Amino acid sequence: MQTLPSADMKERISHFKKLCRKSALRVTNQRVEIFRTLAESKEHPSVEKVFHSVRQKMPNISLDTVYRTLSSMEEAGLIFRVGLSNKARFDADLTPHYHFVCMECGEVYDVAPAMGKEPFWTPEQIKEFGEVKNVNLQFHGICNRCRKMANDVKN
Amino acid sequence: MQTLPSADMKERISHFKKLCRKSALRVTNQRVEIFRTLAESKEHPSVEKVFHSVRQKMPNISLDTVYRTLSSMEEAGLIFRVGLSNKARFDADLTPHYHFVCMECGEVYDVAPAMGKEPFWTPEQIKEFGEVKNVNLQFHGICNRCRKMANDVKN
DNA sequence: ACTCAATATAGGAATAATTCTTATCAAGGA
DNA sequence: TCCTTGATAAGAATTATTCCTATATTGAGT
Repeated sequence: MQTLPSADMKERISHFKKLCRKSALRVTNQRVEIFRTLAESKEHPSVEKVFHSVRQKMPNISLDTVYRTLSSMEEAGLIFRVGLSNKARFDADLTPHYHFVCMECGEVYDVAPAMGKEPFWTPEQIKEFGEVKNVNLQFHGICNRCRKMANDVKN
Repeated sequence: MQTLPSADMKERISHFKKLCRKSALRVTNQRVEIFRTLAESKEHPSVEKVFHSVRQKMPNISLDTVYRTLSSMEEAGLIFRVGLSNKARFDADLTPHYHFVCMECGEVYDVAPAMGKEPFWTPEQIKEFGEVKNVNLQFHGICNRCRKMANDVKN
């Protein structure tokens, strides 16, 4: 799994710990490592990928813990769940942005919001349904790589 | 499963058949019934719900066929897949609208687009990633019913 | 720092969701 | 009508996710 420079990683981790306490989530090594893995990755890893990454450092962590942790972190708004149904992927980048999701291979690409435009706007009507915790805007389609492969097969 | 008035259902079915042919999908009874079930429902049914509904009319249809059909119809852009990862729900309404999805119970509510104001802006950059087939804008949160239940438990 | 109640975890079993396999069947073009 | 090819049923297999329970940890209170 590729990693980003760890320049501000300490900062992010300590911020993460603060948010955990705020959400009454205990700060466990497992949670910190799972978050670190996610925060260091730029490829929106799946549960399985996170599990294998974290195992490098914590060989005894269980898959269940990864599932539980990712879910509780999502509920607390510390990370986002993206990707297709049945191919959950996670993102620790909370700054407003979108995702392009390939319907073929499930790959998730970050899409920056257009300059100067609000990335999205929440209609008033929403409040009638409940309390919005996050907004998930995904563009679904076929990524260039898959389209190319489909063409290669045809020709 | 609740149903909508079947006033224009014939129209929708025949349109559906046309689109199938356009997408090189054979017009089978199974596909028509699955689409009809979806089009008649206003509650974004799950795979399982669609399966049980269609079984009323076609007792021998297999679950696999429902899965396959919903997926191929989605790929062809005839229906949308909405809801949370691992709780796929489907929608045959292709007119522009959004969804409020409850993170607790998985319920999906239709959100009408606000007059005059697009809730999101499609970035130019998107084309670099691939061909966009549909846009999925979901507001995730806790619905009133679940929030109420959580409160009742607390008090 | 020490104690303790409440949470969280590991490990594995259980369940649920989804896809695959294969023999048959049916759609639609020739 | 015939025939090719895609679609289906049935159930097995696979994959994803959650549950169970005994043990271990966190963090609040002291």
